[in-house]
Amino acid sequence: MTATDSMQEYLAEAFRIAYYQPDSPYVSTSALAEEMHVSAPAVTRMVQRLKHAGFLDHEPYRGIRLTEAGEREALANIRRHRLVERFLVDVMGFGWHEVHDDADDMGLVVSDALVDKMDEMSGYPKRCPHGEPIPTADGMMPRIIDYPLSEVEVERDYVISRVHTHDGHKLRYFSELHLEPGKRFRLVMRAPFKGPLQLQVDGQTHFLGHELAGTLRVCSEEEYLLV
Amino acid sequence: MTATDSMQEYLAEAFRIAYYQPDSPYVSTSALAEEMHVSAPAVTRMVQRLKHAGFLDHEPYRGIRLTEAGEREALANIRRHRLVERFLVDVMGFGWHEVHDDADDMGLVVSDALVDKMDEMSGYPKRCPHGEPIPTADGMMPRIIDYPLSEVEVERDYVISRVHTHDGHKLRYFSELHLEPGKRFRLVMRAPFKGPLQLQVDGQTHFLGHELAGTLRVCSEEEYLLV
DNA sequence: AATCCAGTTTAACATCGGCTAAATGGTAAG
DNA sequence: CTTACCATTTAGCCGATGTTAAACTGGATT
Repeated sequence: MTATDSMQEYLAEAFRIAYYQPDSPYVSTSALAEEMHVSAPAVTRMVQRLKHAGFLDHEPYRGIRLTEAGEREALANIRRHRLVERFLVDVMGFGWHEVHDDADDMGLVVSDALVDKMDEMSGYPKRCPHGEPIPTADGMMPRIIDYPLSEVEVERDYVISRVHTHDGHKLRYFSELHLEPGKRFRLVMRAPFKGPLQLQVDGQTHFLGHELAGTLRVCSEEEYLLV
Repeated sequence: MTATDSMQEYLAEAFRIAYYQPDSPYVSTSALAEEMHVSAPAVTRMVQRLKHAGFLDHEPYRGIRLTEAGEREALANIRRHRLVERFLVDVMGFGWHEVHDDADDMGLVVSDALVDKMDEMSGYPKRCPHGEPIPTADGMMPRIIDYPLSEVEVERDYVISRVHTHDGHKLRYFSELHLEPGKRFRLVMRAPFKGPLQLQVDGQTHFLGHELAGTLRVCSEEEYLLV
């Protein structure tokens, strides 16, 4: 059974959600509905189709879990998406904060030959411009090590690992502050009770709200180079 | 009213057909069905939708003609398609005979910003890799001057203007013979009764069947540079 | 233990884009 | 002028994907 475009998007999104909640492999249909900007019933029915096609298991009222075939589809789509993003940024010169939508659409249509070429022209990157790991051609997803900026120790140096939002305004803001994946900075202090964080980036001091900081994931320089 | 992807493809195809039959602006629904690889009723109903949306006029049992809005949609799509082709060939290094399908899909999804960038990186080309003119950003379609190779005078030099087929095998063959848009060659002779044509290309002699030759359109060097 | 609520699923419907089969229109040939 | 044929349109169907409204479940609260 071949997955339609829509099916691929559901599968990819389900994988992403599961990837970000490493405690449980089950993904709720409502989480999927939220991410896909779609009604709950639309998800339920698509889940039934995907189950029927063998891409996932579904325990009613509990949640879903991708099968091996489902993961394969998901990873193929995610790989295309992230390599397209990389290409748009590295080769075509777009800002890393403005390429998500184009990459979303193109990830569904580009052929294998095209993706391979983009991979090559981008220098076989390991991460997408947002810092997310790029699945390998044979369907392996690197596990990366990082922590929410809102939870790590103060008075230490870190590297931005991932920027976990698709909000163009937030991305642009991070971009202006040079808070991009791979960037080294110092977490100077964090005010208590979900207060603001103080950062030192390129000799500049910046303050971030607790929530915004939560969308940044950071790690040590060594951990960053592991991907 | 915004045109769906399918609507855009119908409009673009209708424009292309009309462009290649300069005598009449009317396009038959069956011609459209043939080009789109779709049943006749599918065309009729889509034509009704497009008429209702104001993209074309339809005289039942006669044919269709694009309105100004319809031409705008068509030209926007054709521009995207051809610039993507140009980009895939010039920037990414694909063969001009192997990019049609990817370009077809991508032409429906790439944003204006992306197309503009491709335009720039390709050096603002005037023609697509098959020699077809690229509509300008403000929706003007250059008229080009050329003639079917099967109809021009023998013992004269010409330049390949357009290669009018999407058949990958034929394109590859032309590619091997270096019969690509812009290529200079000499038409040595043409056998009567739809017989073969003899060409001199890069010092090599080639023979083409009448029908195959009809898919090549040629012109003088000066005419080629007019686009 | 009974109840209630949030989350999930089912039901019913809409639109799009494809199909085949049947009806219809226009034209060419007898 | 009628007939026959081909092109076109109409009618009715299907599957994919979305919607809202209503029914149902399971776990938390009283």
